[in-house]
Amino acid sequence: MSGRPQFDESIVIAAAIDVFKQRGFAAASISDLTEATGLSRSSLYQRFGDKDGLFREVLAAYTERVLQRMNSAQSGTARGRMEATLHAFISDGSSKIAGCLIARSCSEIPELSDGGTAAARKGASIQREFLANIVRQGIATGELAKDTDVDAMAWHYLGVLQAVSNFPKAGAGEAVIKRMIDVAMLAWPAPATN
Amino acid sequence: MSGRPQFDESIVIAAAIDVFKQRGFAAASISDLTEATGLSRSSLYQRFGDKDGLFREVLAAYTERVLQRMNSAQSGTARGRMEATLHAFISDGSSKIAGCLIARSCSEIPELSDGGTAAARKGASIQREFLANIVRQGIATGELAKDTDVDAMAWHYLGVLQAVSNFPKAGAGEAVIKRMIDVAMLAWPAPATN
DNA sequence: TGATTGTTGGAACGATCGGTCCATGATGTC
DNA sequence: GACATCATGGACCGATCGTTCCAACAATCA
Repeated sequence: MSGRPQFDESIVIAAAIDVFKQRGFAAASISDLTEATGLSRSSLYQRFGDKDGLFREVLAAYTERVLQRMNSAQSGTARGRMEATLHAFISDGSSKIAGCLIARSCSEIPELSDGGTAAARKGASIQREFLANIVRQGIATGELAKDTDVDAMAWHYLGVLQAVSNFPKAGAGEAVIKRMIDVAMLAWPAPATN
Repeated sequence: MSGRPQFDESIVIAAAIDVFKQRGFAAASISDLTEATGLSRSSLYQRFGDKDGLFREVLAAYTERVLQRMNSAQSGTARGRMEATLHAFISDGSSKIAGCLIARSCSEIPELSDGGTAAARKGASIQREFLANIVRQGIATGELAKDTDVDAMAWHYLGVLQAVSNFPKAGAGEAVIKRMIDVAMLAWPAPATN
């Protein structure tokens, strides 16, 4: 109630991420969002314009955050990096809400505005490009054959990444998800006998 | 408007499948459903109880339908069957709505009722069991090693299957999806030199 | 201190939500 | 042909949706 904003924007975004992750865009109500973020309706609309604007900012922030998490596993062989990246999406098992907001948003695309659709596609595209770069590194270091299909490889591991995120909701435990990653890594030629 | 129902139930279900596939459970309104199915509100509530009841029946019918589609590729090697099963989920490119309703529902689980959640999980479980059976066949015929991790393999290919269904929404063309399947099949040891 | 600035809480808007209800009217049975 | 049956169309319900608006208020600057 004063001349300057009374909220920490990054905390607001973080809270909104959780709401959208759990409820999706369509089902997340303004009340849910004000309650979770602590913002009043006025402040929310003042700052973000409307629900769609908030969603777009949330999605962009989430994408950035996810990219940082993926970047945290940068050392080692390309194969090791890919494996570590996938492991980074195993849900903590703790109170965290399962699922990847980008994946969820992509499946919700028919419901989204043009801006929301673009943000979702961009998020998926950034994830995919990150995975593609790991594959390219593998080719550069000789871990992978030069004619490796980078795009197809990236799409495949994006699918696995989304599966890692979402399967806990379908009832998969952490153990079987780790073994699933092992299976997925079979599609990456073994490093040994080259 | 007379003593007996005036609608073809399978057509109603088919229309409702499309609505839920496109909008998801939460965002699909009763108006959407009556409009798409041709049923009046009264008939819809009379026959299915409520929106949740309709959703559960739709999900069950969809699961059955998907299982039939998967069953259509039964001959050949286990590896060939797996490959054909994945190909069966490539969207027609035609007017059909992309995405697998089961996958979509699983990502929406936090929003669903207990019954809806159970139906979604059951659908995913049936798909997974189908894939697991292909893997088991592969083990039985000697295509796969006896210590192959059946569960992990099934989860992996379920992830790929969902990716095949959903990635068109994220902007993937049919060609790259086919190549993605090729990559995924690298996780299935080549049949040749055994 | 007085005027200005700009955020804030909360009331209120029309629209739409899922769900209920009843009068209507065609059908099948006697 | 009179009756009972039952799906049907459409009006209607309270609740909630996204959004707008305004009075109240603290902070800043003169």
